[in-house]
Amino acid sequence: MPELPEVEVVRRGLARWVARRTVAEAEVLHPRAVRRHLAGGADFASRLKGQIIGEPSRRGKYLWLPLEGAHASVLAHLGMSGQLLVQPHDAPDEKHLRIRVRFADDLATELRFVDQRTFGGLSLHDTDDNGLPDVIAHIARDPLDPLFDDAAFHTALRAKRSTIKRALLDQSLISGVGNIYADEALWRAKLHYERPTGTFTRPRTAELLGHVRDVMNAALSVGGTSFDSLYVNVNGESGYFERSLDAYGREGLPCRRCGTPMRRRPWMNRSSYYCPRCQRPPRAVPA
DNA sequence: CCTAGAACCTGCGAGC
DNA sequence: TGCTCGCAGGTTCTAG
Repeated sequence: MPELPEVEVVRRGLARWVARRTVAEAEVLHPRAVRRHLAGGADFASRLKGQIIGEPSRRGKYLWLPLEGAHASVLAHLGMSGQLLVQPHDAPDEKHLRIRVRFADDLATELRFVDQRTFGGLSLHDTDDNGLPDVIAHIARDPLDPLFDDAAFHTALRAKRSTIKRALLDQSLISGVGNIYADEALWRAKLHYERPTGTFTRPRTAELLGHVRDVMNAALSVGGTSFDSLYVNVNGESGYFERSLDAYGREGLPCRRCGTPMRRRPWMNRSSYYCPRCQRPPRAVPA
């Protein structure tokens, strides 16, 4: 469940079902799922054994489980298709089960990392004084973080020689935004995805950030966006924000604001959805 | 240094 | 029915 609201839904589930439990055993079933753990799957499993899980944290699309008293954390990224599920011991293994974590208690549930496309994974890393895993130091704060610096974002945005959607997806500028919420926020702000970042005024940036936050909070309040069973919370349940999407996936459907048929354009090996009337392309950029 | 584009994977649905 | 193609919510590497 790739973008910020979906990852936050997972974080909350882990806080409820996994925090404060002691790891009995970890089992790595696919090496690609721990490829960011450079010491390998056996090292990952042995270092996790016996550790007590702390309160889960998140920045953007990354989430991590601190190991109590260890200055280290289990870092998780779901990639395109990763799931963290809390399942009963006796539930049959999922087809794409990659990592299993058993606990030393009698709750009869285990944590499973399931990932069809294996772009995601788990890894163990040292944490800095703020509890942040060292390998994500380059990831910017996300727009729901109280310490996100709007003014600094505006300055960095203006300094870019790029276009607005690329900038929104740049996790070192602002984290947590992916293809869905970028299109949704741009639609709300009536901005074309190829508007040059250099054209943004301070009020324009503020307005866009407001829409990014609004759409993420709205998605969060209904459990995130799920088109299918790939995007679920730790209990395997889907969110309901799909029905509230105004842009993403609406090619040919009337714009909810002006009725003009929405368009889809190939963009960066994926798609951008927009209203050709509400979101006018910048000059010299073909519609 | 920066930016744009391709690569990394598996599975699904559409079209032939 | 079965094949091929295009597409999928992300990150990272390479080429320019």
